[in-house]
Amino acid sequence: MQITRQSEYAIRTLVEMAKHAADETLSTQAIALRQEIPADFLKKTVKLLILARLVTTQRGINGGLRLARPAEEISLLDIITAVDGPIALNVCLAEGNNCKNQNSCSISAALAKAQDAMVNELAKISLASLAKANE
Amino acid sequence: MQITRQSEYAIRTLVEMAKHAADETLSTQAIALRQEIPADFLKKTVKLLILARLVTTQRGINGGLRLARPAEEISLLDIITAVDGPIALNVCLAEGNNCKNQNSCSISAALAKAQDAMVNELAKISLASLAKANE
DNA sequence: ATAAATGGGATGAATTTAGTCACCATTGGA
DNA sequence: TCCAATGGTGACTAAATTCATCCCATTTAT
Repeated sequence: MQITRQSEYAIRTLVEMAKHAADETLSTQAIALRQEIPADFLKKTVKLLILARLVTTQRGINGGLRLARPAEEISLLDIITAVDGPIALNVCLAEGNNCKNQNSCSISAALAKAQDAMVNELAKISLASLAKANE
Repeated sequence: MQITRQSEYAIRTLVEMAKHAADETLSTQAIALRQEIPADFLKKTVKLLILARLVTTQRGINGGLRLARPAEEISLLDIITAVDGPIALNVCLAEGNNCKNQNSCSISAALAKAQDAMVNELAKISLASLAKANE
């Protein structure tokens, strides 16, 4: 019932980026150093962020990462989902499940309600607000 | 980011019990059969429910399980916590963490907010309501 | 060319999860 | 009194997940 450490790394990475100018590129090395994240591991995390269209990258000297959209338009939910996949409090709430009783299952409905409450909160929190409070 | 299967087994077990009279004992075998839970695994789960004071047990012939309190007074949060331990959306929100920056950490605060939203919902859902909707 | 950067695959240790098995302890009833 | 049905407990295991580390290929500004 936890986000993965990789997910937390992604959050910290994006917060670090949001604290810099939007047109500035930051290398994974620099981020890894400042946030104390294993550099090689971060490279793999970045790949997930690219797939989720949260960052863009530039190879070569002076390359690095940039936010793909304004920090105001990236939510905590976006980041966690990008790394850990869709949030599902139980197997039966995950995509592609085939529990035939789902429609009439009071347990599934109850868990869905709690999950929605959490997801709604996560969607409300913007990367911009995290970066600002972290200055 | 999921409850464990063991936690779901516990929920189903207690719902099954809540559908019977409070003074009736149900054997783990009977519950395992009806809910399609591996019997030996369920025995281990029951131990956790006893420790959390959610059920009481009676050994010997005609023995089995009973709810330790009225189904109205047992919440989904009680059950999940009994089996999976306290809910913590991130390491830094778990008991005994020692992140020195926690007080000023905007990420930890944001995750705590989302977690609280979920926990509050889970606390609202009673075993009685789950059993009723499942009749 | 060279150095700095991302891209990507192979590998592995540690932990967690889910389950099985064997055997012990207790108890009520025949 | 003894048996069968019940819960109690610990050892063990297979599989999946998590969290890395290492190596080398590719791109690019100077």
